Amino acid sequence: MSRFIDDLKRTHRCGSLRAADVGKEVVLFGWVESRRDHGGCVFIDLRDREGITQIVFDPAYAEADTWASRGGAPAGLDKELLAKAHDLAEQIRGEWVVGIRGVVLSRGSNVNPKIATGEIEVLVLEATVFNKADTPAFELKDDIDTREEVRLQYRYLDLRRAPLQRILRMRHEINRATRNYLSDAGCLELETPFLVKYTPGGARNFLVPSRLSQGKFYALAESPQLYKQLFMVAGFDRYFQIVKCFRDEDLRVDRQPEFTQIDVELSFVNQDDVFTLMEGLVFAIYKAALGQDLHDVFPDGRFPRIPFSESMAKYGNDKPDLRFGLEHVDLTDLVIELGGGGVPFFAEIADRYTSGALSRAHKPQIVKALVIPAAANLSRPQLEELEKGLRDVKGFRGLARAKVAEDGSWTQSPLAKSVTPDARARINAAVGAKTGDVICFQFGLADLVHTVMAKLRVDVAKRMGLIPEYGHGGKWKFLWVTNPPLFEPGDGEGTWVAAHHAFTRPVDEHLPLLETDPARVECYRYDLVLNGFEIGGGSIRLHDPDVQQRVFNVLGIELESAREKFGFLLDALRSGAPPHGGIALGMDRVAMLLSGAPTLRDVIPFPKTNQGTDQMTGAPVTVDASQLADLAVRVVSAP
RNA sequence: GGGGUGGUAGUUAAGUUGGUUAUAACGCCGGCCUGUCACGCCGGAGGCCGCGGGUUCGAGUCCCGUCCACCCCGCCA
Repeated sequence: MSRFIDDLKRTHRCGSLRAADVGKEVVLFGWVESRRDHGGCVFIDLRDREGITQIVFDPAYAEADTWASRGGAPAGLDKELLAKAHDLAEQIRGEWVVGIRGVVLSRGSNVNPKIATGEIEVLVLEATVFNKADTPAFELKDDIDTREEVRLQYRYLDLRRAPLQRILRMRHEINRATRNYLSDAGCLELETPFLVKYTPGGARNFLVPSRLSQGKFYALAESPQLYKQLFMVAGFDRYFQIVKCFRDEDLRVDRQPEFTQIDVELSFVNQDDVFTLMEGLVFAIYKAALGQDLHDVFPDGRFPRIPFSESMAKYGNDKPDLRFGLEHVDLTDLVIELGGGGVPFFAEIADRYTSGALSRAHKPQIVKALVIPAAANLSRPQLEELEKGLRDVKGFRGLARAKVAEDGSWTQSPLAKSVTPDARARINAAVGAKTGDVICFQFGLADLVHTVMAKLRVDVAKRMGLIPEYGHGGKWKFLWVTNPPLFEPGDGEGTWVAAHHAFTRPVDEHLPLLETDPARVECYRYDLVLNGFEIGGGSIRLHDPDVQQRVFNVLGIELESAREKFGFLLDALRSGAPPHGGIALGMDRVAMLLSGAPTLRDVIPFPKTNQGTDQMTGAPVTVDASQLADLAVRVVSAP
């Protein structure tokens, strides 16, 4: 072994040799991808992170005659070493780590077009086994069908596979492009603590018991939010960090308990300034990670922007997938005007508004429709299948449908009998329904209607083949969703809580509404959305103490606790805080979407399962009583 | 916290109305093979059917519980 490591040294990686290298003596190190033994000569595909090279062990090449057609035997030929190498080749098995010295030979017309090095092979003159390997728990092929449970248990094997190697390499490129771009943009990469003070509200924190202050706890930072604002107060002007964040919430296909953000904060900026900087960053990332110029998709270098309210109205959520249409139509006003149009369910809602029980300004209950075009050609069982998919939305009670006949009448519908012809015609016109279309209705509490219809929209698109089950499908639909409400109703009547956090700056024109109609106060907050995923979000912060006070007045009882929780920030903001704002990109999600990976787990080297466990190490684990005693912590329920 | 899907050889799957010895492919082991590249041919080993109860003459199959993984809702500023 030492001869290979100390003397020979690796000359090439397994993906680099080409026809031009024929005749060179090379040294390759790698893992045995596969072995094909023909008794006499043995072929091995040798793999490293750069690719695969076929190496050949052939005893015939011990004889000078065999070299005649290759221009004579090479200087490095030693019959004994070659024979030894062939003996080794008989023993070598998959995933063994080997080193070889050999000569690059042309494969003539016998090329393998599937690999980049397919024009050549390396005839082995000398070989060594660095290490044997247990038979892997699963076959390390590119298109794997092994259960994820098993792959996660042997993550170091799974990571040997080319698809995952490609993704982690792409992450590296994203990181590098980010550092270059943001550094060039004048941002300083500054670090913030992970062990921070626990603050209630927002995401649940992981807690870390303190040994030195027994009975007290740190929290793991859910984001560097407060600290990056303090950097602005301190005059660093522009900051970024590629930083781990920790949130103890339930997991999803696009959520992990620890994840990475590209975190940015800027002084003396407005919303547009943040957008411009980030658009440039995303363009740079695409160039670096995919080699793609996003100007092909967004020629002016900008992403479209829509207000939060419009996003909710048209798509039912704040992260719409714009790769397809299927927009929602809000029928609430029409239904009110029609007095329900003969449909009892609609009439109930209309009455509540006409009687003044519900406020037309705020619309707590709504009626929405979505048209499945006739072209979708969905059968009745397929439509029922779609409805079934909505059942996991809590509170979902059913989806009213109506198939539009040639004369505009409705069939296959519980509403067909009761709806008045006039109302039917008005609704058909409002939703733009044509013959054969299926109109889906949802009505009731606004949140539920939005959730159901948002899911329906995506389900229909997948069913129609407008978007793939996962992956980008070659489309990159970015947009900014801007200016959501600053407050949302609290538990008590007439109380308000901050929709995001209490330090977001209200939209200037809405400042007078703070005292009169808080529900309608929008704020300078924004999300960056790609193909239906929120990949980033941020806000312009509230740095003006007077407005800050008025916001706290609306929040009422939250004021005291805000002082207790964020007193240091409030003090800081009064100490000479520049106007500032920022954003954080979910870098794992960006990597997932760019790579087309089906889950976040595929773009994180060592991810957790849905239960937050590590299948490989078994974490989290119980600990000794003595360790708990050091921390003054006691486990109450049996583990 | 709620809903859904799944767990059978190392891996992926099949397994009928409950019925003799639980199948297959790939992988693995042995033998043969000098141009394979999904090498080929011959032979072989390999099973707590997730775990624990129950029903039954008899359970991979039916019932109850439980664990694990995945997907969704709540939650995630």
